[in-house]
Amino acid sequence: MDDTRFNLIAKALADPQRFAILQRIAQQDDCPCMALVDECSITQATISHHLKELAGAELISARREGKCGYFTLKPETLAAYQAELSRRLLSGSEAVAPKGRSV
Amino acid sequence: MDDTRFNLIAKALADPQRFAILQRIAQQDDCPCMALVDECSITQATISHHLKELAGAELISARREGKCGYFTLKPETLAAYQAELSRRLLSGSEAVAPKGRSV
DNA sequence: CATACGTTTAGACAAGTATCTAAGGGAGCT
DNA sequence: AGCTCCCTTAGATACTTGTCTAAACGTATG
Repeated sequence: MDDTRFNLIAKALADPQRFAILQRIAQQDDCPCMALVDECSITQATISHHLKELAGAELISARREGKCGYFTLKPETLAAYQAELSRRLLSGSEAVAPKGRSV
Repeated sequence: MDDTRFNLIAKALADPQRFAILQRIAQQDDCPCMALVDECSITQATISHHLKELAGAELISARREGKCGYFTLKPETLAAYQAELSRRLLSGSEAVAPKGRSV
């Protein structure tokens, strides 16, 4: 995973409101946008902005059906990020386990 | 892990320069401050600032010997962060594995 | 003691971004 | 077609924060 993508994901995870949205989506596949608007204390516009960043980091996928939008966590992106974190920090001076070469 | 601490760690990991410093420290226990100054293209003051944030997030521990400072990664904090990430996002609607109760 | 060296702190500045309001689009309903 | 509903985009604003310079601090050493 290249630095740019790695940092994009890290930043996406680093805002509390945005993470709360992500956490809510993680609880329910195909989570409707309306649910997020109802449960978060920020405006629809801001939520839309955060959703765009989460989608940009590929932490979620978006689906549109009629007027409504639905969002689903992409667990493989999260797993890739965690693997990369370990690869970069926990491989230390000891030889790195080369099984995760670039998820 | 409470939200504040979780977010503190996430933010500490989200800046490229700061992460580069952390990654350098991860490669060498007791990494001297001077090494960071030499290898990074930012001023000593900024490095000191980043080190303070990393230490604040308990991602590193600091040691002082004479004039020089030495820093070491705290892998347990990283592991706790990763466990919390999984707990919050990957436990989904399925019953959460309750073995990691609050690392 | 004075000086030099490594580091930290203070203060300032600029860039990024989270947020809001207001306006724009698209999809369904009447 | 017109209206309403859900969502996105545009533009503005305020706050956060990464960065620098300059000054201060602590520790050795001449």
